Amino acid sequence: MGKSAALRDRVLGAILTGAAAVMAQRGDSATLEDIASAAGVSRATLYRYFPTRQALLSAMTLAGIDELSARIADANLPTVPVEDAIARLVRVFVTTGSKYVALSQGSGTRSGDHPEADALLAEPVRSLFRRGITDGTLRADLDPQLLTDLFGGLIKAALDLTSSGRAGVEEASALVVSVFLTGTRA
Amino acid sequence: MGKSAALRDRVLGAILTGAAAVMAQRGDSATLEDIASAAGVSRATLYRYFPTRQALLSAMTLAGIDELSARIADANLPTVPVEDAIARLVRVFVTTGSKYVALSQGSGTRSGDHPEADALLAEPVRSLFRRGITDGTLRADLDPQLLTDLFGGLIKAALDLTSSGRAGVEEASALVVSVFLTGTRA
Amino acid sequence: MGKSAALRDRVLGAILTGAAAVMAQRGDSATLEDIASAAGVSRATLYRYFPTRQALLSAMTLAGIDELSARIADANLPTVPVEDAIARLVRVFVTTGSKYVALSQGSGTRSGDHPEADALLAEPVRSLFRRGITDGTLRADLDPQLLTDLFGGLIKAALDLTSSGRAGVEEASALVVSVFLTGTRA
Amino acid sequence: MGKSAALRDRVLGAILTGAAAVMAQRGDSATLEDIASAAGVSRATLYRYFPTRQALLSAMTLAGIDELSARIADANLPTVPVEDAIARLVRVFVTTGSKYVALSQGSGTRSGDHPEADALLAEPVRSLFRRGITDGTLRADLDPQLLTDLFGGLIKAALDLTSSGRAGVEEASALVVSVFLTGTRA
DNA sequence: CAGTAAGCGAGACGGTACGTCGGGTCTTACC
DNA sequence: GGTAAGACCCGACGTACCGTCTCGCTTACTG
Repeated sequence: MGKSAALRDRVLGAILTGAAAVMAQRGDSATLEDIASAAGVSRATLYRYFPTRQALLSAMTLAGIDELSARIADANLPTVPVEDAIARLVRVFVTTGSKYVALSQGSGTRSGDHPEADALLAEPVRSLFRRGITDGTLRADLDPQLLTDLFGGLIKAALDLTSSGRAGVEEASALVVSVFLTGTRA
Repeated sequence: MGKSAALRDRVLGAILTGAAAVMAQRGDSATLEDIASAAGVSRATLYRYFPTRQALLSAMTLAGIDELSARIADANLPTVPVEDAIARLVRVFVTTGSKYVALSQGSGTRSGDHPEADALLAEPVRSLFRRGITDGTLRADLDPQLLTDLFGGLIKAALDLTSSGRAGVEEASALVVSVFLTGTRA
Repeated sequence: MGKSAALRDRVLGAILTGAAAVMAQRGDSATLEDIASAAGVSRATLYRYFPTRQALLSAMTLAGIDELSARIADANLPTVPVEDAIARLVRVFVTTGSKYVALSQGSGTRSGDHPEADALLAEPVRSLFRRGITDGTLRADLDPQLLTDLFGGLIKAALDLTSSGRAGVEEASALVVSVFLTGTRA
Repeated sequence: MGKSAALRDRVLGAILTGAAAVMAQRGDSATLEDIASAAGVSRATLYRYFPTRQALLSAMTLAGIDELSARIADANLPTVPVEDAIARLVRVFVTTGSKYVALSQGSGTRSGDHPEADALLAEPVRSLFRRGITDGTLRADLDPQLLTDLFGGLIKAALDLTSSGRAGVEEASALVVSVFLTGTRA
């Protein structure tokens, strides 16, 4: 069964990769046939892996969430000062997120679809902000949750900047870090 | 022909209003049949006003842009100090924008679709930021254009907050104003 | 609404006619797409008239039954001597039935599908046989119902003969009439 | 290899038997999966024996033809008077044929599919009829070939009668024999 | 005031994508 | 070796929506 599982994983990876590529280019109007052929499989096989177009989109989003979550874990945020941690965080999001721009702005992002997104992505950010407030690095008059939402807006803006070419990853990241930190520093 | 034109305008308004309502609730999955009946007209009439679903969406966006633009003009931004002007601007966007949340996040927002949006919405903001930099109110190390993009991200985040009920209009506005102003003040 | 109904009838007729033609040629393997294009309509329209392939086949059968029934009524069987009536009947079946060979042998003829077939097609035959037995034209030792079934077998055989070209309509009819009459005459 | 061949034959028999059973019950809509599991084998094995659904159906028909042919040979038709031979023939067909009703009426009976059917089944009948005509038992004005076709129609009708329960094997056979003989006797 | 033209509702139609299912081909593991 | 398990491709079926069209009707403008 090892071979079987390996094949399954390989095909699944191809599907997710191809789907991401096609969605990034054609947006929501991409046909399942397009996605299937981009992944090198047939439409029927697509349905064997995902019962629904929405399920496929959801899986793509989930994959993105997982990757982002992994990169965040790699960043060892709790071990560095809050300001540096925020800077790292911004870079992680802007760098990794560019592969998933379509998702962040896409129609798949219906509220409540991915409860794990909060635990995996928002919680580290919130937690970091809480630490910053506690240790006096950040302003105490702002709710960590709302701050996280605002932070998300800035990240999306930075992704727009980079994906549209109006700014490079480094420039966009620095901009966000500078404005956000200055705006929220105690 | 006066009556005729009046009828046309009335029907058109009903369509745009109904479409906005239905899109806000059901998102992109709303059927043209849904939109038509919400507007109190038949599907055929819809097509008499807009040749395409995309055209209708586009018109909705355009109406939103016009309304926002009008409110911005009402705010007389050039006549008040930069900080007050920014506060007014945020309130205008958050208040008026809630009717068009679907559009700001929706799939209709394909890049390059609405060139007038830049002139009508972004330019006043950019111009305000330029004035702030010139008169020493805002930091001089930030490009007005990029600042405008960042500002947009914060506005969208605030709209998310209000539309999801996590914060009221006033709270969200105040939050954005506080963080943005602190973050960009000279 | 007169126009509408007329159009509907015209399209429906085209569908049934085209379907009969295609089924006669390609048999059960005919695609709905084939049938649709043969009828000069789209596949979607087919589904607007018949919810299911089986429903279309059923309607074809019903149309055949109705036509046959009408021809039988035209033959005024009760007004002619039994022997002549049987001859007419055979000619009606063999002549008209050739348009519906596919149905008589086809997979659509699942038992119990068309209860009206008995009343419209078998009953006249049975009734004719009853009259023949009563007036002494036909043997009295045979059950009219079973005789009808046997008669049906002969008719199908004659249809096979004509459709395969092994015999003409006239020859096949005469053969059936001769054998059946001789075999059942008192 | 003796063992192997024995296994092959056993599996093949199971397939044909199971297929016959399932086809008799579900008709043409039976799935290959159904047939395979009814035969106690996997779908893949089915394909190892028959490259195509049609091939399987064809093999079933052929098996029926062979069995019928054997029973006809057992009947020693040439050794008995024509009338008795016809009676035996009818009984053979009606008795044995009940196992293959599905085939005789099924969609697998496409013209020209089984050339051996003519030699194995129709020829003995034709030959018998020729003898009858020659020795003055049967009418001389009927073509043996056409007579055979008609005979086939009567046999199918009898099979319908027995399979539907409207008549027993004996009753149906007697009916066919009586009508056919009376109808064709010199 | 009567005739007419423009706009609307109703709804059929073609087209296309989606999700389902069965047929036919292949590989891998088991015995 | 042959079999079971099962993935895969292909193509048909049935459903739903979009965009186009034609018809009848109402209504408001016109001679």
